[in-house]
Amino acid sequence: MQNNLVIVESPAKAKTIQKFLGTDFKVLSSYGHIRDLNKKHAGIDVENDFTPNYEVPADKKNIVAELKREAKKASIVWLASDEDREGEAISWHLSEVLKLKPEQTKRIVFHEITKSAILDAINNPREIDINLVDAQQARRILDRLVGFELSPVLWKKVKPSLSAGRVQSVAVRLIVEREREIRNFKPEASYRVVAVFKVPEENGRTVELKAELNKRIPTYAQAKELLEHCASKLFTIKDIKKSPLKKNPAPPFTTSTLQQEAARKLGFPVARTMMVAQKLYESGRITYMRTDSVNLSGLAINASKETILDKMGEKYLKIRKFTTKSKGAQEAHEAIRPTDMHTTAITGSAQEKKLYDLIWKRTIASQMAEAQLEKTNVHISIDGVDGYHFVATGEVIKFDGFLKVYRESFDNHQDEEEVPELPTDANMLPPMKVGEVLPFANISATERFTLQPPRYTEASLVRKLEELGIGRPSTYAPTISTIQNRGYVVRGDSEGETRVFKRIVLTGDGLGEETDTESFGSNKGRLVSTDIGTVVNDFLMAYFPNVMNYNFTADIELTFDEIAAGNKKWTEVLRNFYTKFHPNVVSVENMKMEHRVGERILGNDAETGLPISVKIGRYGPVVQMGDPDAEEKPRFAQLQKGQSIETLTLEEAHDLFKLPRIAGEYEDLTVKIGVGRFGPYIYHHGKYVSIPKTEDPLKISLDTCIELIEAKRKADIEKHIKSFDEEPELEILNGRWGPYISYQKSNYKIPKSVEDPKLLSLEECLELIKKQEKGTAGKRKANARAAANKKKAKTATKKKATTKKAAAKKTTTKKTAAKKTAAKKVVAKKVVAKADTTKE
DNA sequence: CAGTGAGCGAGCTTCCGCTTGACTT
Repeated sequence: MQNNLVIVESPAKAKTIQKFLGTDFKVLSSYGHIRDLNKKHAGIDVENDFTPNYEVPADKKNIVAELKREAKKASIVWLASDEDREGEAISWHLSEVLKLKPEQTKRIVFHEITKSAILDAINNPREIDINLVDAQQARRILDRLVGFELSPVLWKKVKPSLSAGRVQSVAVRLIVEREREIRNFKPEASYRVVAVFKVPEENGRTVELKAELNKRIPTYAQAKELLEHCASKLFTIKDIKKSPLKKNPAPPFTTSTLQQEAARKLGFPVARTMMVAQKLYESGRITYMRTDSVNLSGLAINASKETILDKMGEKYLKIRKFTTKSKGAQEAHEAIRPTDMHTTAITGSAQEKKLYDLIWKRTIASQMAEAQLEKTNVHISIDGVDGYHFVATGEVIKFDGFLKVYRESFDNHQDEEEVPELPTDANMLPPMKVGEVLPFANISATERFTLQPPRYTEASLVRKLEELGIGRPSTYAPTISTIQNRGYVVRGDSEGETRVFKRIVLTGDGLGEETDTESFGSNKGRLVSTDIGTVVNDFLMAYFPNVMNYNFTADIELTFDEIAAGNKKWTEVLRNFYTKFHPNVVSVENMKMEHRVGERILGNDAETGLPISVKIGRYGPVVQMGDPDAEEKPRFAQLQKGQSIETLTLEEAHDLFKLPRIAGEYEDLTVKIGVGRFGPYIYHHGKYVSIPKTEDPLKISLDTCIELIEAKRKADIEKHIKSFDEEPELEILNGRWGPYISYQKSNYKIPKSVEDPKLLSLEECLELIKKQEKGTAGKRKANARAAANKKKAKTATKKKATTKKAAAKKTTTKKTAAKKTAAKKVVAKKVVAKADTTKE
């Protein structure tokens, strides 16, 4: 019996393939890349032809060890990673690390996970394509060089811990530039004229017909004049034009289009879409969710065909092949589709069901007939008035086709009124004849403002990045997290402003006028650049325009393609880039700057005459009053929410120094108002109370402060459910997620089975704590690794910081083997808290 | 959760793309 080892990238895939291949083959997964550049600058020997120094990261050691063991036992190792640049490199790294001999190694690829495709692949093995591997090495090393040389420049010139990179910096640029466009946008008003006509029907009733004037009217006076004219005019149907209209279904989902549609239709953030999709993939419901291909396998097309014939009939069927048009697509996988089209609904969580349904519909629709519509345009003239006429439009579905199951959504322009995407009954026009004269019910002219450019949502940013060929399906969601974690971009939470608009209405009784209000400029849930993002972007744009160029990635991809084709040497490509890039970095690093990057001098303070400036401080945007060289030290104040370095005025800056201030006394103790890391607060009797957004900390009265203090006290009492005299450190509290136990600074869940937490005894509480401690014990090892991330420890309370830092440090030195990984902020914080309690 | 920030200074931060876990007080 032959001993075969097959290595794929994903464990879920390994499981499926194992079933096809039987016991002669053992199928294992590499879990993606198994090697990466060393974290230190030694990761690349620039002097020596960019020789990369690869190492197996700590969290891959176990997997590599297992693969080594199995490879030793196997007579043939089949490297079956994906058929793209990264996949080829994974195979190469595997063959290097596992020390595979050429005669025992075979490289295979398949595009769909079916028995026949896999057997076919096994029958057609090839060798590793070293040119493709070199293209990947060039990509990897270039990204490292850019990221690890630019970031330190930012630490030095702007603020520590910032980052720059080929993908993220361009993503930030898109958002910064959009925000500037919005800031410079001046809305222009014009009047939109809509008439409601009365169309008589045969039964004697009348039906209303809405029609819009062919042009907008620029001014109020002109709009009024036109309406006055209309009062005495006749309206005649001049023309009725019917034209057929076809609509085609959208192609099957890729990562990017799935993220967009799930955001629009289900309201999912891109990270959630990916999590739910991963679940569906692992349970075998859908194909791989990180793909840029719109291709469907023959199997999927066949199953779709059967389903359509079975459920809807032959006239709904139309087999289609879609081709990718996105830049830089590598198409190592299929489109995202259900593994079995016959399964129309699944069991699982509500989110899983919804996402599956969306994928199923999109896939089936892609193999369905086009929809046939009829569009009607009615031209209604105003007798005796030239240049103006009314237009009524209607759309009727003649044959629904794919619309029977799926309608693609489109981003509505922000602030725009909802436009129905497709015909509804309201779009049906009543029967009419050319030459018919129509009376009107009313004609109105409504003031409308031009709309500012829309801010990006997570999903629309992904679409833009994909369009520019920047980033990959596996990185869209992480990139969006990164730029938010660095503080370059935030999700907006402002409702926007309101404005008044006018409306003139003509009815049978004559001309009337009214005003109304509308809100505009909301940025809720949309991506907004911060001061830090703006300053970093402007800095990079000024000194590293090449890397910031929207075409940088696309251009460099072309040279990677050249490497893959064997026409260029990867070291040459890197040298070409680096000999220009590196000196640029060095010169910017050594550049003497008169002011801090992004600093704005506002002028001199009216009261003190001291100079005032705004800039990025160590903790974010800050105003400074005074000269650091002067005898008297400068004063600092943090900018408030909604203020920005770019727009802050001298007066606003001056006001910021009015805090902290004493508002008065309450219960014989001073009431102080200040502004901290988390916004404005009231300090009284050793306690802090947040000041809500609706109050201005500069103007808030003592009475309001007292109200807030009392409200906080009441909330604190309600928060407290129970405590025990014997154990003052243990409390039952009411939190955001319901009641929980707080004990020695750690929190513990109360299971849902407990009906009334008030009735819990001390023993029961300790029991619950013990149970949960046990559960976390196993995770400590992983946590210790994250503890190496000391920087986050610093953000802990100042008072506790010193002891905590020491504790965290101890953990790291003890477990030196577990080197720091890119631990997430949340994880790191938690670990620090635990380091105190978990002494081993 | 909280009021910091130009005396010293060591050592830290950081990239993009492959993959999955562990995690919600």
